[in-house]
Amino acid sequence: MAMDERARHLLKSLIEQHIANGVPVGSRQLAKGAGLNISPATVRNVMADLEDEGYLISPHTSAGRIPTHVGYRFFVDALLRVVPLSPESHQLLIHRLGHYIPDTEQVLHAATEVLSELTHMAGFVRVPRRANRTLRHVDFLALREKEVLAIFVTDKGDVENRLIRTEHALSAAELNQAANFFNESYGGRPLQEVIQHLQRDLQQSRHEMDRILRSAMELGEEMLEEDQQRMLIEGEFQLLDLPELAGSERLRELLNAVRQKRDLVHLLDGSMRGSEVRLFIGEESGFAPLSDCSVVSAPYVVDGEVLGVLGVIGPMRMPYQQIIPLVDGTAHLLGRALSQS
Amino acid sequence: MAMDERARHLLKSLIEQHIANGVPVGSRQLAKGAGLNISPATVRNVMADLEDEGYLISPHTSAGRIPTHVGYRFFVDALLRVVPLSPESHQLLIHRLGHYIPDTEQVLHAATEVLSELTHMAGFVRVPRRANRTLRHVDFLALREKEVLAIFVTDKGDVENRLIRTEHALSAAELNQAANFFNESYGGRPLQEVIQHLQRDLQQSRHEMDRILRSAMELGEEMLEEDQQRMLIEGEFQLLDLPELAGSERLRELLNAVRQKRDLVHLLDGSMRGSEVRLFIGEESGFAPLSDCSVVSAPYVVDGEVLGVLGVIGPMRMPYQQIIPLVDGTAHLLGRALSQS
DNA sequence: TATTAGCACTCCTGATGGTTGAGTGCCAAG
DNA sequence: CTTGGCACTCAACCATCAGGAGTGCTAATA
Repeated sequence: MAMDERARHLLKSLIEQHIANGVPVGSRQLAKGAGLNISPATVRNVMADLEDEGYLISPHTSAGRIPTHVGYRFFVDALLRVVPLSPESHQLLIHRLGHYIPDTEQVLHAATEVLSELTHMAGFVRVPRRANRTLRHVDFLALREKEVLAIFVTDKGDVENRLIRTEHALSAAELNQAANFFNESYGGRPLQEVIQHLQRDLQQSRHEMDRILRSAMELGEEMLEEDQQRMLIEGEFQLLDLPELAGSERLRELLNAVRQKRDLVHLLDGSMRGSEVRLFIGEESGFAPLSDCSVVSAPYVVDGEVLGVLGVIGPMRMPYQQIIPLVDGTAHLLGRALSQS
Repeated sequence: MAMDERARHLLKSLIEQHIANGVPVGSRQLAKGAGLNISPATVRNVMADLEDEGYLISPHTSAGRIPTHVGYRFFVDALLRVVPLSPESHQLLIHRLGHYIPDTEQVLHAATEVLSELTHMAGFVRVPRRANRTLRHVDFLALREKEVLAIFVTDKGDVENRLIRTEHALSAAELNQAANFFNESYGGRPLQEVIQHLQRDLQQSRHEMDRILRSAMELGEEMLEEDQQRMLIEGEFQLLDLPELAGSERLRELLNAVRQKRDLVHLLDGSMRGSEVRLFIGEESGFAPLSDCSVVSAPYVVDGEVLGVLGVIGPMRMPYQQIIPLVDGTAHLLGRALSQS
């Protein structure tokens, strides 16, 4: 049973009003606000139907109604018209992400921050995947007796290092030799390939120098795995003054969940497939602490490839028509910024 | 007018009770709890005196009394007996910080986390000063045309890197030469010295290669300056369910302040002088958002030198006699852990 | 002189109850 | 199908009241 035109209009109007005011919407209010020449009684009938079909719910008998996550979903899919980014927001985005910033980390930070600032919600950026990076350079430095610092550099300028304990002291010459071997054999190759090769080559060897190489390999592996976990989040506290979550119990849960990141990362990585903005509304995320929230995310593309995803976390009741283009725009700009650097 | 023995005992007892229960303490309660054979009326007289002298205050006419920050200060200075670390806490501390962990960053993280966990408050660690580190190694890598990645390594294994844009493309040989020059001239010298020398030497030169060196110098400067700002904080939201700050307004302020770090860092750096645990109780910090909180901090010592400070932020009403040894112990262990690595 | 019992007073807290207003569901008339 | 009417529900607000904890003060006591 499809919704008729009038019902859709009323649903749209109701959700818009609720987003604007945050209070349940009653039949009188809605009848007036919707602009249709229609009596509250009629509206009540329609609302009752919409409630039956799961789009609305009333917090208690004599309150108005508020949208369910199903209602919001229908709203964003079928009723919503996104508005273009406001000039001021666009300005600010350009200002923060449009310039050349040499450091990747800084760019990511700027993006997270700007998301949080412009939306007054929590902003996040999943760090770029490194899977397709290639190895640019390796260095082994003897820091002290039996301690070697391994440094990995990728072609994009990622630098990662690790302290390795060795059984015997190794001379600078030996380490140099190892580094040279490493660079000559593997320099310019994709990290993943390097690791696979090393895994095979080092399977059964037990030489001391091979231990260094093995550790180096582990470092490489960590570089690939580490960013499985990494994610920048800013403005979690903005979630504090969402009246809808005021009951501190749920709030704590949410903040903890956001802090943990693990499940969140999992959720987001699933949304890296397409190249479009994606929404998780309320329970849709299948992740309990988020069930009162919505997540708006968009993948960002660097040199033609989706490297990560960014977005915001906020209340279900958020101005989607503005948030969506904002997240989208930020994703584009971040992609561009990262392509330059 | 010194406080007589009985007054001190009562003050102590009152504060202990208030720390335990969180509610204002009345004369009846106190008379019973203090173990003295004394009537509530007498206690009232004493309490009135203590209030006059600024140690106590009553939230309203017919509530009991609670300590002021002056009261707490007297308490910790003159009345408090710290208890030894509980075996379980000690165990946990050892478990988390007693092992060898190669990565400095990880150790610092572990310390922050364990502080927050054991105290159920916000834990922080100021990152170690690098001022006295020496330069171990410098590398310049051409990443692309006109982009050079500079990598600095200190003797402790800190690695820092920076992307430098150049006007002209530089060959690998040229960069190598620059790095060699750098390493030969400055390797093994303290960072600060390196920077000073470079500042002098490069004052008026304008060669392309000198630009690289200058950028490298800036990187070095950043390494020294950066950690002026850096501080790890964990468990901020433990502060959420302090009943004393429930009014979300103050709470937001506090969380923001903690997030900003700037003033906090400033406050803490002042407390790196001595080698003892230090407390800032309430307004003592001279930092408005903290005026309802206490900060317990302790400097940590690596190789005989104070390199940083760590501690916790919590309500004024905290079990100081346990928190103090805990912070102290953590500082010792962190110092030890960092000496090894 | 220090301590204590007694007493009047203050003020928070929680319960009670009435009123108001928004909103609903249903029914019968248009 | 729409609408006005109507009875009903319920949260929110407010005033009131009793109870209780606690105080300060005073006068008696040891």
